[in-house]
Amino acid sequence: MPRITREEKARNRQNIVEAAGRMFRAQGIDAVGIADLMKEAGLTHGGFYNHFASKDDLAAEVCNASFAASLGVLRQAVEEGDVPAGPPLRRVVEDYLSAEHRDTPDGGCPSASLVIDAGRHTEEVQRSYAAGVEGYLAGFAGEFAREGEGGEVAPEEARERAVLLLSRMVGAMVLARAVRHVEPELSDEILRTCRAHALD
Amino acid sequence: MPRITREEKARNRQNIVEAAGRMFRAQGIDAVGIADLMKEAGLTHGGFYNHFASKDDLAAEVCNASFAASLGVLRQAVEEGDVPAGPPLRRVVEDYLSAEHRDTPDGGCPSASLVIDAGRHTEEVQRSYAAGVEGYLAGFAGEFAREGEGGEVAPEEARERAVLLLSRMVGAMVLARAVRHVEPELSDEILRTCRAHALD
DNA sequence: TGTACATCAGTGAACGCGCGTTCACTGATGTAC
DNA sequence: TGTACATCAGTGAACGCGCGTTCACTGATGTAC
Repeated sequence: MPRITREEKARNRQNIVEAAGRMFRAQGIDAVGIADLMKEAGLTHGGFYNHFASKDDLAAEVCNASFAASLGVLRQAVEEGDVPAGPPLRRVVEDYLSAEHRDTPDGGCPSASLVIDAGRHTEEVQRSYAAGVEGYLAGFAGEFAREGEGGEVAPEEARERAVLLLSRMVGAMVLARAVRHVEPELSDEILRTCRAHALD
Repeated sequence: MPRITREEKARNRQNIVEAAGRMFRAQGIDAVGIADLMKEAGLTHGGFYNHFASKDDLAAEVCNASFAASLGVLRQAVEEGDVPAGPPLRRVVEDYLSAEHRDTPDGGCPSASLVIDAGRHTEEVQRSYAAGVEGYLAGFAGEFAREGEGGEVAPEEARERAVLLLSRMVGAMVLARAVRHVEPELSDEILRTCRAHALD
């Protein structure tokens, strides 16, 4: 059957990155084997090294791609404001700290799902992760600055608020996920309480 | 050489739990092998199953023990107030969100270091973790209630503040640790900003 | 445009390694009398 | 208190398994003429 068109190769590569994006976020980088990954992408494991130098190489790329996709979704939610009403950051918080986001980490924010994995992998992976976090912070800070258009929100304060918001949301999400199966009420309480006060 | 005194056996078991407590928090449960663990405890790997039914069995016990130790340290800091000045929860925040705590996860809060590991292991491990989180929340809530002795802090509000405080501290700590090696300034910024505003 | 050949993406078996767990063995401890 | 024997904690080799990675092979694609 092989060899394959150049376009097909590109499509296969894309499939691998997307499958890994979902699986790494849902199960953690180490819990997902190359074979599982390739199967999910519709291929066999041997071909992996035609696309990536190593699993960590893929992990770094996946980290970038997941953050990019996640930031895109965020930006879209902010601009189009489809889901709940209110100012943009209010909607972001509602989306982020929802039961749905908690229960589907595979499509969610990599800041939360990869926060421990990143630190335990290559420096390349850590750099991708840190860049993604910076991206989130910049997005939030911009929005805080825009909200205080009267002029009283200085850039430094917008940045501070962004750091606080991301820390709060990530903390609430990882805790809510950790206790979800054994203490669902506690999990809901964490989300509910932080949803109500994340922007204080 | 074997067999050994009953007291010696108990001491060995204790050593295993303590070694695992440090190593699991520093490197993650999956990254630590039984052999490493036993070596750190001064034993050889074969004897592990004289003490524990499985690695997950140990992990659950370690989770309990680490939370208990960590809560003890916390309580002591609150009561004796040795380190920085100010009201007890202020001191807790300063200790928790310090660079030292970030850089030595092996002796630190398991809420942060095991938050992802817990969800990926046995239900028994998850229950230990959730119980530990409840312990932290109860401790914080009690302190909030005590601080507002004028009477205006209702129990529900103390509980809410406890949930917010733990979420914030855990979020800040996991993020600070994740970016520490590649973006030390960002890591410090996260700690500094959250230290200043965790009790808002 | 057609032909001849080199390239290389995908396949699936295989390699080496480290893991959690099991096991036969040892000999000092614990216990029964 | 002393003796005889059963127990069992620790040892280190071994097992089975799954992982990341490598490899020889295939045959359609890409390319040179």
